[in-house]
Amino acid sequence: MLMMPPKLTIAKVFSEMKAIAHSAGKESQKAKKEKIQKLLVASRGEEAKFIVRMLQAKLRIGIQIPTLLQALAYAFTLTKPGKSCGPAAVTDRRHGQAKLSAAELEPQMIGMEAAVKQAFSEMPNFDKLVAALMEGRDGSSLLQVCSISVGVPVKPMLAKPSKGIAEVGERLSGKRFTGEWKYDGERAQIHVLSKDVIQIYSRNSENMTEKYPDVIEVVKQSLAEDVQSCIIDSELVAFDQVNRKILPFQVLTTRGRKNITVEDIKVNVCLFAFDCMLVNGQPLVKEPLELRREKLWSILSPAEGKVTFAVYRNFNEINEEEIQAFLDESIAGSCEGLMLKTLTENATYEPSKRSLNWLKLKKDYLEGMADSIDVVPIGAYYGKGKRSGAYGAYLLAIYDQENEEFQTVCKAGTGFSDEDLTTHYSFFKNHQRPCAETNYNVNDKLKPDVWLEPCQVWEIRAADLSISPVHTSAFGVKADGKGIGLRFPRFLRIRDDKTPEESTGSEQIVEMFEAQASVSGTAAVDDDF
DNA sequence: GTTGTCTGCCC
DNA sequence: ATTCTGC
DNA sequence: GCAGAATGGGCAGACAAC
Repeated sequence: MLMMPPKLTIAKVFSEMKAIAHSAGKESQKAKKEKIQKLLVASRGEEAKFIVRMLQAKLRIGIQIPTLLQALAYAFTLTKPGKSCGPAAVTDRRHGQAKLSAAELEPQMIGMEAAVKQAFSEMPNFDKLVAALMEGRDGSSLLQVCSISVGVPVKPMLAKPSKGIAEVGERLSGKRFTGEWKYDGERAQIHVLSKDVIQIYSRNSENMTEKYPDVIEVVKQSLAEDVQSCIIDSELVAFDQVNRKILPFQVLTTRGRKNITVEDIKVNVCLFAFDCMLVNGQPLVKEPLELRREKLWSILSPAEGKVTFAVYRNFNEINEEEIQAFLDESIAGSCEGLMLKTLTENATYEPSKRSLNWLKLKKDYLEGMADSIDVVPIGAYYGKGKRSGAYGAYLLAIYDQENEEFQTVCKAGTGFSDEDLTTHYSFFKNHQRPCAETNYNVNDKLKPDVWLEPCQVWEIRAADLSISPVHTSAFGVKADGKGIGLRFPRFLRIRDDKTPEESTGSEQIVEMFEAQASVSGTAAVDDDF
């Protein structure tokens, strides 16, 4: 007789998941499959669904880290951990002797939430946060144990996209502010624990130290004598040391990531520093940018082509022409646009996306400055999650007159309102094809769930164009066996005034590719890819 | 040994 | 990364 | 305005398959 496996417990699922995560090497895929199979067989009711979602890291239950932090804050406000009696011993402040009124608890909960979120931003580590809370730390004392410290990556301060210079004006009017070039590289948070121990963390707090031994070396040499410790915020950008030129992001991504030695580095980088969160043990996050920048300049000296500071210009008041001119300069200088930050007022370093006090101004946000492209949807992919039952993304192509074929440039899955998604789905339901048209030039890897008749033109926007291993537009023109694809594509609108044959041509795609500052002027683009 | 596919991480 | 939407 | 959840191009590296 078949026996039902024992009921799953949280501890069991947790340990199995850890085992799956840590399994590596030959036959590891098989081992993982077997473990997952066992979990699914033992699951009952809805358990299987959530096990699968957990494995996909897409729980979709309306709760992510911010909500979890809020819950922690509320829990430790409403109940207090008991003294040395194990985790179950708590004092509930809603009932009994320790009872507080709702009016008394409310502000405490709000204050605690702010403290917990601040603590997690500065020390994003649940082990440490929960340990501090279990010690009975409250809003005021939590930051004493969970505050910015060298060796623990801080959640980097992020920027809010701005729609145009007018919006920038609204946000910054009446305040002194600065504009900085926004470099197209990899965010790097540099932790100097001592002159001999330097670590680099990514935007998502991954340790990249192993990837950048060259940067470690040059930072060591560029630090001022009296610096024992510091945390620097910066961007690492691929850099041509011979021609003193910034190289495209795509070049940076070809750098190796593991077991890197300085001798065999093929892609050199230049560090563009722009902020400093701690110097010699002293946190600076509560200080205004103007002072932090001053500190930064005092602890780091530039090294030609290796270390420098982000180009900036300070403004005492809004001047749209000057901002526009500075933006144009940044584009000409191979940058993505500008970062705009207050200098004195409201100018502290606010880790994480909790507060988006910085603004980013990129050319592709601006009407008229962006690469706007007319494309034809030729395929569609079934949507997932909240897009189940409709298409979640589309395969987009341009028309190549010479070869009389549709060549793909990108997929698009963003920019659609819910209404757009519905409209497109019902429209294309009646324009499906059983297989690709003979004049569709599509890589196998992009094969859509549904082929579409070429019957509509969409205007889309992109930030950049890149050499693509899968997209077929302008195939072979800029690199052998490769086409051109779009970076950050998004749907803008339907172009009812155009026929599919009038979509953007492949020559225009080539022109747009070549017009990019980080590409133009390169002696032989082909060699770079 | 080479090629193909998937994952995880950049943007 | 970008974008949209419910709260 | 925040939080959440859709979705993009493309690379190195790890495994699997041949």
